[in-house]
Amino acid sequence: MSSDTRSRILEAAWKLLEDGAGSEVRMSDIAKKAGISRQAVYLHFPKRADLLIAVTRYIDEANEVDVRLAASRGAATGIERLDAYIEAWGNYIPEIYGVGKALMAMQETDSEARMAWEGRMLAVREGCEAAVGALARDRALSPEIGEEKATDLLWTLLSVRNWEQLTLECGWPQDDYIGEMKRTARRALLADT
Amino acid sequence: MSSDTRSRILEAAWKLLEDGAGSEVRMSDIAKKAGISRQAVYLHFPKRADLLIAVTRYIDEANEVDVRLAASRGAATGIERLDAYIEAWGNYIPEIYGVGKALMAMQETDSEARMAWEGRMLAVREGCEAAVGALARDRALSPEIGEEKATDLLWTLLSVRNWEQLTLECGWPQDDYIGEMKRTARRALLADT
DNA sequence: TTCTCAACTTGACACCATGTAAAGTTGACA
DNA sequence: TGTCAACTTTACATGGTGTCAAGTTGAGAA
Repeated sequence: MSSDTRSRILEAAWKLLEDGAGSEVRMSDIAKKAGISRQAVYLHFPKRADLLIAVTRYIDEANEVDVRLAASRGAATGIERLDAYIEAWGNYIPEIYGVGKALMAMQETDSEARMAWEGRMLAVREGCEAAVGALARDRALSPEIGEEKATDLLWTLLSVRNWEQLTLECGWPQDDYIGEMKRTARRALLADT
Repeated sequence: MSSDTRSRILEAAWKLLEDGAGSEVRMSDIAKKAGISRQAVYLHFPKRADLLIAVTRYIDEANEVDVRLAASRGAATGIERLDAYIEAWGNYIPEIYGVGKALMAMQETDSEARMAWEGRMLAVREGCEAAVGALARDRALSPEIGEEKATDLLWTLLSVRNWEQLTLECGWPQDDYIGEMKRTARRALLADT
């Protein structure tokens, strides 16, 4: 159970999920890439879902997610906070997209995978909630929409699927995506000035 | 090959997909529900994807999709057209959601399924394009956003996944969904008045 | 030096859904 | 009476996940 092998598996899975986002990544592919037998992978990760979940955590650590998101918490105004959050999360999506897609694909069959992914998405929702809360404190939130609905809407707008559609399917450059999400979120959530 | 049996299969698949949207619907489930053997299903639909695609068409016919969407084409102003389209498509999503989900789940593995679903979604995009075009003709479109980007954005906003998240996950009633989509689309696309 | 144990390998197999194949049944119609 | 199309039954290939059990190997302890 060398932790060296463990991280080789995680690295291998990460890379395969990253560039082969379209094709299915099998346990045997990961084993081959890591240079070990398929069974050895199961010694470290009993189920495929366990491995995928571990990969998300591994990526989180490599990217210092908490540091990234801390920036938005330090914003002065609600609008700045909204922008900072969209930038932080929106630029993080490409990092976890590969694993995310694999994990989303397992959601119907594997309840562990579903709960893990839902948990992560719930954390994103909390970020949205905080940004909306900051807007509300500034009295910048549109009176037409409650905080709860505003949170749901922002959360949906910033979903991984939407990122996928706009960048990968529609071909928007990442910068356009970020800019347009900021603009749309402001338009959708802020009161007329 | 009685067309009676064929429609029994389609009906069975439809119902199972409709209420058992969460659980997997297998060929054997459909056969059992239709009261025939699993093999008989394959006599009518060689692949699972074929059956699912046929179900979408079957639902389309039962709901007279073309009639529904015709309403939006008759709208006087661009804004009315936008509203009408959101209402027509947004209220149709719940009808095809079950099959859609099953078809989406097959996208990675089955290229036929992917093309079929992509084709349908492209038709939705065309509807968005037409609505955006009508706004542009009225000079109502925000100058900050081009027609192409506006179309992409509206299309993404009205995705089945977004409907799923807002209604099923967030618990919004269907009417709230429609209302909020109209409001958000206006805010995101229209010039300030 | 030898023993032992953990980490890994090898090979086999159960499971489950899709899809293929082939032989048998049945009822309507010529 | 005979034929044919629609359907049934049974069996089996495929492909990936996950389990099981018996070997191998190398490093550290006795």
